[in-house]
Amino acid sequence: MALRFYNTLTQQVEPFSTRDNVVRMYSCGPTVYNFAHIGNFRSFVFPDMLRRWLRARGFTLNHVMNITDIDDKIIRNANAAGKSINEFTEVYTKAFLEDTAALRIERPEHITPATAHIPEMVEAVEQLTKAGHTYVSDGSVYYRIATFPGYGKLSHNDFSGIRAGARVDNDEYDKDDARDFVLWKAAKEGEPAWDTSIGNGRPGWHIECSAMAMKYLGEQLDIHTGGVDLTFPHHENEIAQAEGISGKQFVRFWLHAEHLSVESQKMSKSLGNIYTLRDIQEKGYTPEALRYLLGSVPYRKKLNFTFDGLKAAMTSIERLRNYELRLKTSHFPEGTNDALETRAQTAVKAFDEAMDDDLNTAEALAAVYEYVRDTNSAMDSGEFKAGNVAGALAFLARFDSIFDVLKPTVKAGSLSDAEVETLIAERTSAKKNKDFARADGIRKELLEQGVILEDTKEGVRWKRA
RNA sequence: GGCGCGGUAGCCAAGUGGUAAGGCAGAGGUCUGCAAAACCUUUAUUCGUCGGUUCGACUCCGAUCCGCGCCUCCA
Repeated sequence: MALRFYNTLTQQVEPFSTRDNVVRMYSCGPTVYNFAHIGNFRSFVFPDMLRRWLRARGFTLNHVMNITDIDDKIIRNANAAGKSINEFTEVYTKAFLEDTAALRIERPEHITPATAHIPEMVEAVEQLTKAGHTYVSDGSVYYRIATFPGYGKLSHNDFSGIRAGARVDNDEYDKDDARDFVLWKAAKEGEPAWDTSIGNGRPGWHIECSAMAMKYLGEQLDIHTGGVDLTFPHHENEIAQAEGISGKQFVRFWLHAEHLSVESQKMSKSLGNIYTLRDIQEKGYTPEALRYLLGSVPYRKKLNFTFDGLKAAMTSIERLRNYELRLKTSHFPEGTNDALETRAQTAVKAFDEAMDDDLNTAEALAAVYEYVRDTNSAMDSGEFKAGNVAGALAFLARFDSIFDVLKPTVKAGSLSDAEVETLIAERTSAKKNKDFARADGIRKELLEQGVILEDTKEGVRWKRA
């Protein structure tokens, strides 16, 4: 079966293709008012694995991610911290880029802040006005949803119960209809503002994504991703904006990542269970363990984050790394076992088919582990031959091109390889002289430096923790 | 109230109208100076509950219980 994804728009799994092999993809990025938490990272690991899989399937990517660096929360928090908006957002933008790099999330082709696109947003609002979709109230520009009949088609909400024209006054702004939303907010005392042709003010939250997506990707996108909570109203509003301007279908595939819970509870400040990558690392877990855990549960399924699960992820990665090390350092008998070559092909096929099936990473992992178990067994029994190494490593590489967890995160200030080798040589001679105390001493010393030794039939093997 | 999702072993979780993937943890074993790694065996007669359809359902239908998300800012 071909590559297919669940599309929120149609509520069905649909075959995926593009008209020219380029995937125009947009992902809603972070709002930089704080450090991103593990829940945020799930919705960024997802498009990363999606990108990698699309590339594995021969597509070229043109992927855009915004960084929301102007919004109510930012203004509030920056004021509370006594900082300018720029000073404030700079800190968290930098942290976001560092964290995503540590999690091996690839940089999209375009990752760029909202405030660098004020002219594009203003132009978008002007075009909406020209098309008759807006009105002005107290200096702010609003989208009049009554002019956009398709509203609700993404979130599958029926808005017929809400009477158009009903005055909603529980908002700080005056809207004509509960569904209407602000495109451009009139300047307020103590808030940043841009003096533009549509007034002195700042952009509403929704317009940035439409404006940036259309600037870099054109009027029609192949894929748009985001967290499930963004389906309504954010993505619904993006559709109203983009389609209100172009008159064309904005996005073909809407892919939404489910949320995660923490120890079966919703993340919340009061529960104190909002973890950042820094929190995770302080507890001794590696970024790649978090990446593995976040990626191991299919993206449309709620993921229950637990520290047991994170531990399990560490162990699982360790096993795969040991397997890779074994492939690279062991001496296998000459020749090629044809049955095992076929087994490798079967594994690749199973992995690919699982990924094609709406990115079923859990099943893809099962294909990996079944293959690892089978080949480990074959190595023990001597059936695995030197000629089978390449096929095994190729499969492992395919897995890692998506999951990207095999390479250890190297810590600064570690022993050099040469220093490690010297100590190992010393230990080997101590062992020959039956000076096990000295040998164990060296092993312990290296362990403290983050180097793990393993004695095998073919000599000492080592790796970094 | 509207829309939507989920309940599978100790934990995390795949899956299919034909008799339960995988990972982690646990137990026993092989190997080993010790350790590590690896491998083998073992761990759900059962898939929230109750009915129905069927030769046969965890998988389809109905009901029901429980948990969760969105409908306002939220990944």
